[in-house]
Amino acid sequence: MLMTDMTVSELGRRTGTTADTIRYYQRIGLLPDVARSPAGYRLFTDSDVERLAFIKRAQRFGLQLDQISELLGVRDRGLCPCGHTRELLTGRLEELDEQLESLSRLRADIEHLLQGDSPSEADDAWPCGSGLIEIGARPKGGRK
Amino acid sequence: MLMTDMTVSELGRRTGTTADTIRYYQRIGLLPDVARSPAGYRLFTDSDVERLAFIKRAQRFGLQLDQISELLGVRDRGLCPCGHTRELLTGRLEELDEQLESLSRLRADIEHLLQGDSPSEADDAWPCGSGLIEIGARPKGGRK
DNA sequence: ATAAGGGTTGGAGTTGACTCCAATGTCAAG
DNA sequence: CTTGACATTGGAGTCAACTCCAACCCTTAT
Repeated sequence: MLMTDMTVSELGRRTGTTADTIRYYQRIGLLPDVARSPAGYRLFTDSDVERLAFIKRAQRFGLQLDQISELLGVRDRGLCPCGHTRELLTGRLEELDEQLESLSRLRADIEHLLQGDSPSEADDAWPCGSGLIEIGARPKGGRK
Repeated sequence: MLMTDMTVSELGRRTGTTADTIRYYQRIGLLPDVARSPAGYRLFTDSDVERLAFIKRAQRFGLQLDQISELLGVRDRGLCPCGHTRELLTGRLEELDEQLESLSRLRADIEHLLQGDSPSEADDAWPCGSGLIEIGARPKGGRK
């Protein structure tokens, strides 16, 4: 086993992914089956780091895993961005421009919210209500 | 009922949402309960259009519904972007910048893919394999 | 040699965000 | 006054993308 090889959780650490997610990606074919150590441990290489980084970028780009899978197929074969795949990508690029547009509007909304009436550095001085505002814990009841 | 009032599907049409989704948003408290016609039909107003547009923008911004709910609470009360909420927003803004960065890298990847070896206007001239590349239909087997 | 902390599997469960349904009521047009 | 396209409800189902689990195996430090 080469020095550059790494286990599943090491790959996770380097890419900000969990071991479970990586194994999941292998199950659905997004990541290839890789070499194994004598004990059966997966041995990933730098190319897997690269591939996973590509996947994460593509996800942020707004593509779904099956679309990314398709893209990787094209990438792997180093050719054939044919009709359908072209449309997927150029279409996504266009959508993205719209999104950037609408995003800058939200950014304005948010700047407005952030400034509002709040005194500059009195973060904790505000009455935040009860534990009402609890990110992560779903309100379930919802606020009306 | 004022001229500006509209039914659930009209609101949907104006915002690119389905009636079901709008009712769902009401269930979870993202949209307020609104006035009803004598027959019990929901009567939405322009302010609901605005609110729903805000929600969609926030979604594109990458926020989840419960975070948006929180944001709307702040917006409704017109104040208190206190510690926690501030962090949510500024944090998201920072992440966004990273995303834009990583996005431009993917854009480069994609430009590369799009150009590749393909002759300029021979879109349909490429051997796309079988029906292998089928967006929308999950491969299930995955390509390995 | 044993305990802590990794790894393996197949399969089941969870989460977020819808999406659909049946049964029923309402409204405008012909 | 019926037909068709809307509306109402509560609850169940779907989908993508994880996330967790039990029951096991491997490695390293004490």
